[in-house]
Formats: sequence, C-alpha cells, structure tokens
Amino acid sequence: MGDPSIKDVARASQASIGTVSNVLNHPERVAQATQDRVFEAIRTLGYVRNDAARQLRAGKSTTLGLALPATSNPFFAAVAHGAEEVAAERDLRIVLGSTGDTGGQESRYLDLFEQLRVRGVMLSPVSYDPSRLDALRRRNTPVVLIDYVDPAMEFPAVTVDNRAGGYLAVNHLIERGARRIVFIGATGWTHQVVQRFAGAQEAAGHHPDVVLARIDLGEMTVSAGRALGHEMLANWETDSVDGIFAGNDLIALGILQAFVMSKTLRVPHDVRLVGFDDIDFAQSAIVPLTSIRQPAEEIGRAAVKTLLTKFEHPETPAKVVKFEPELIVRDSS
Amino acid sequence: MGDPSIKDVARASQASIGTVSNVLNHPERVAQATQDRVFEAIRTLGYVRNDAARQLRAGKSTTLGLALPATSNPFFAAVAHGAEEVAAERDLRIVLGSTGDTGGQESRYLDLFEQLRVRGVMLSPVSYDPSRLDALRRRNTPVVLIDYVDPAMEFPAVTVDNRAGGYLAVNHLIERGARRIVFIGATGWTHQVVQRFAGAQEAAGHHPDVVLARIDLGEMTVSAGRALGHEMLANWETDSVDGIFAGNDLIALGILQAFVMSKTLRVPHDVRLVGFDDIDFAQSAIVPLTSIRQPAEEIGRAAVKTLLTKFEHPETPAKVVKFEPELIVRDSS
DNA sequence: ATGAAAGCGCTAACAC
DNA sequence: GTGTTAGCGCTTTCAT
Repeated sequence: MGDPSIKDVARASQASIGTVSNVLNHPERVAQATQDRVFEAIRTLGYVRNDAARQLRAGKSTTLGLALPATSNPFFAAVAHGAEEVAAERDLRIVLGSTGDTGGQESRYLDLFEQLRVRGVMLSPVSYDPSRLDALRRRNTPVVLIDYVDPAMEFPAVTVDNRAGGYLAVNHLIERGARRIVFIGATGWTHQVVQRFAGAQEAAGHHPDVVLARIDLGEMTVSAGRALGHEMLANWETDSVDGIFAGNDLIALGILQAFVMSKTLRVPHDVRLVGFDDIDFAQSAIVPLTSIRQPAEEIGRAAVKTLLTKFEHPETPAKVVKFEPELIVRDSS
Repeated sequence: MGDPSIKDVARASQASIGTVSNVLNHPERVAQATQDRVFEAIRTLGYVRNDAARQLRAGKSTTLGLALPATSNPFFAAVAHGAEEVAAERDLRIVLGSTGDTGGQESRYLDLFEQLRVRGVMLSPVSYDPSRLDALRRRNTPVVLIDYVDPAMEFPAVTVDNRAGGYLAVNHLIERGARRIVFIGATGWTHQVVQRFAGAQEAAGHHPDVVLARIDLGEMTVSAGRALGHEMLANWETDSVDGIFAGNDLIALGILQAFVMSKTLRVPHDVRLVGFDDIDFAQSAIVPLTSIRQPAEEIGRAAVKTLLTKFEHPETPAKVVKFEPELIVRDSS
C-alpha cells in the first residue's frame, strides 16, 4: 500500500482530518492534548505531507523557475547560488534549468515551468521570444529577465551593462598597445554577447588604426576555446593578432591554455588577452586573467528580490536593475 | 480568474473532460475530428497541464532528487550534468540540492524530496544517517548513494575508490621526493575525505621517513584554500613541509594562488602540490595542477541508470558501481 | 468513440 | 475545539 495520508493520521490519532490539517497549519486552534496525539501518530506512521495535493489545493506552487544558459559555467552557478540564498529565506525553492548556449532547451524549460505553475520565472534569454513570455503573463506569473532588457520594457530585468563591459575590455587592450584585436563570440549569439561586441566596436571606433575582427565558436566552453587556440596557433602569421577579447572567461582560459602549452606565443607579450565574467578561476589561471567582473551572486539575489516585489505589489511597473561591470586587470593583458 | 483547466477545454471544444484527457494521453482512442477540435481549443485557451493534479492522481512524480555537497564546485556541477543528461532521455526531471560541505542542508533536502514524492533519490551523504534513508525505503523510493558505500550494503552506490585516490596522490608525492607531507581536509569530514586521508596514510606508511600531517578547513573552497596558503606562508619554517595533498582541487587552487602571489615559495620546487577531482580548471591553473581524476559526468550518469534499473526491477540486490581514480601528472608536483 | 463519475490528498469554510 | 464537506485538476474505470 501507499504512503500514509492525512486520513491515516486522523484515524490513528482519533481526530478528524480537518483537525490534523489544523495541527499542521494552524496549531493555535488545536488543544495541546490533541496536538500531542496527532504528532505521535505522524511520527509512528512516518507521515509526510504530499506536496502535489497541497499545491493543487492552493492553486499555485511555492517554486521559482530559473533558466540560465549554462549552469556548468561557474558564473551562472554563482548566479544560481545567489538566487537560492534569497529564495531559501522565504521558503521558496528553485527549479534550475540549463538552456544551453544556443537556447535549445529554453522553450522546454519554459514549458516545464508552466506545468509546474511556478510562482515566478527568472530567465536569461538566449532566443528571446516575447510571445512565449506573454503566455506567462496571461497566467499572472511574474517574469524577470536576466541580462536582457526587452525593448518594450514590459518585463523587469536585472542586467549588467554588457556594452560598457565590452568597451572597457577593448579600450584596455588598446591602451596596452593592441591594434589588431579579435573578439571571440558564439554562433547563435546571445544578447549578452551581441552587446559585448557592440561595446568592443565602439571602443575600437575611437581609434582609426585599430582593426577589430571577430570569430564565432559553437559553444562558449573551455574546450571550444582550447580548440580555437590551437587553430589560431596553426595559422599564426606574425603580427596578425595582438589582442584577444574573449566572450567569456571559459573561452579565454581555453585559449590561454593552448597558447601556453605550445610555448610559441607568450601572453601578454605576444598577445594580450581579456575575458568576461571574472569567475573565481580567472585569478588562479596559468597567467592570471584580466577580465570584466560581473557581480554574479548579486545578480541572482536581485532577480529573486524583484520577483518578491512583484508578488507583493503586482502592479509595480517593470524596473530594470543595472549593475556596472568592472575591469579587473591581471597579468594576461 | 485562474488558469484554464481541462474543463474549460472540454467546454470550448464540445467534448467531455474524459475525452480531452484521452486526446492528451491516448490519442488513438479519439476520432481525428474530435482531436482537431480539442487541440484548437487548447491553443486558443492557452491550456497547459497542471502537473500537481497529474501527480496527485498518479500517486507518484516524475522527478528525481539529487543532493550534492556543493553544486558550485565544478566537479559536482559535472556530476549533475551527467545525471541530467540521462534523466532527460527518459523525460525525468531532476531537483538539485546543495547540502553544503558540512551537510547542514542535507536533511532539509531529504524532507523536500519526500514531500515531492520523488521517484528516486541520489545522495552524496555528508552526514550519513541510515534511519533517514530507511524512511525513504519504507515508501519504496529507490535510493542511490554517491561516493559512499554503506557498511550494511543496503543501498546501491556509485563511487570512486577514494582510498586508492589518496594512495595515488601521496605515493606520487613521495616518488617525487616529498617527505614532510600535509593533507588538507575539512572539519565535519565527509566520508570521501576520510577515505582519501586513509589512502594517504597507507602510502605514507610504506615509508618510515615520511611524515604525514593534516590540517582541517571549515570549507573546501578556493578562498578557504587561499586563506590557508597565506597562513602557511606566514608561519613558514624552512623545510617544514615539502608536499601538500589537498582534499579537492578548489583548496589546491587556493593554496597555489597564495603561494604564487607571495613569490617566496615556488611550486613544485619548494613544495609539491596535488589536488583531487581534476576539474577542468586544474589544467589551466597558474601552475597546471597535478590531480586525481574522477569521471564526474559518468558518475552522474551511472547514478541515474542505477535508479532506472531499480524502477524496472525493484528487487535487484544493491550493487556498487566503482570507478577507479587516475593520477594526472602536471607541473605542480 | 464518447461521456459520467469516482477519487487521489489536502485546506478552508462552515457547522456544531 | 473539533468535525464535515466541497472542490482544486486530473486520469481512469465503466457505461453507453
């Protein structure tokens, strides 16, 4: 037979099911002696509340959906960590989804969140589809965008000024003497990457003698970066590139590794390298990595807080929380 | 008003509730024309299945619980990734919990899993409590242990031979000439760490001239390692330590960083350093890190597969899948 | 091929 | 303080 239900507890403790429910949810309404009997029965039966039944009854869940491009990237892991921290304080749980750099799983997780009737959704969109989010809004599920501001300003957002970050990175590269710079992005560009490149272009635009190229990877991982690094080495023509701005730290670390292993190219002597995110491992890299820092945990915390505000004041107009990126100079540049 | 339910769909499509349900779950029983009408209504109404109601009716969920010590550690993130991969193939979803190095949240997540009526639990126990797991077994929820074999062999497990890993690490250190070795663990030792130390002791035991000490950290993170590194530097007496075996790569990377920054201690010249896990970032470390590799994603995949087997053949006796760790020699030793 | 109805476990409204 | 009951949305007999 199945799990003990509230009905079994009622029988065992000689109370009605309503009373058992009250013991659990409004103990102050129940006599002490009854409570004792009920708790005793709960213990001996090993009763545990059935969350599905509760939720069905309540009509809404106590879960938040969080969809991020790549949870294995320490940057996003930190965002999730910050979010969990705040959520836990309110006894909210988080269902975390990894949508993939290319967003292939994005729609799948949104489906899941809808089926789960999550109380709110936090999404770092890869393939931004407003109609998808409209559906959420029609069911009154608050949505917060992470690292994307929708042009119509319909949804609140928590972002970092990626464009400014891109500017900082390339401007720094130029100040350090780089003139032939390449930006490493990814095909199926996420909005973030587009913005970083835009900032990079702006910085390069101020200097007529600077050339800014770009290369797209299939995914923004260490191994993709490493593969690219080896490829660049194989085709290296002296002076072809003297500055690299990697779309994220994983790529930067991969490239760095390839260069250092080969021993033919020194960083920063031959090529200057800047990453993005400033993950923890950037500073313990083989050549400590110059990077653009984003406050990962804070972003996660702010996203949950925005949701909490929406719960309490549904009519709050969409607000954008914007963090400023920071250039962290280390040895790689 | 709330979300559209199956009832609304039934009304809008002039079909009964039962028929709508059949369209969704057993389309072959329903005439094509009816199906078309139903799907049309689903679309216009924006109907989405209510997972809570489904689950209540079914009596069980389609979710797996996975509790790991620290999801921000790339090693565990990779384990989770492997698990998700296999789970997704079977349309199972995973609720991931971070129990904390000290296991403070372990019980909390087990509670959650019980309330959720998850179909199976994967647990890397920090504070192993058999009675807690017995409760799960009484409700016929399969459990797989990760990186821990319970002495009674009541639960299947997926493990790496941590003891062998510890042996490999210290044996290697000794072969490279280290004689005064220190192991860095954590208070509230997890079973894994205990085993690693046991293996370390065994290796040291073969060499009468080798001294093996140990230091415990509050948590096994990069910053805890870095703090320890600075402390060690401050109290450095020449020749006091010539080999360090860190309980995991995060600690090793932190120590490494402290040493390299100070420039007074060279790795491996003055101290040889070995980590554990072989996370991706170990090879791009400032001094590429020698480490003991564990097949993270495979562990995750094996855990889910073990659960799947239990679903299909509940009476299968508990089996232990054991992976062998591998010494990866890089520059730090 | 379709419809009617029971019931999963729970909470809240109401009656006593 | 305690008990009774309706109903959340769904799937599944069982009739028709």
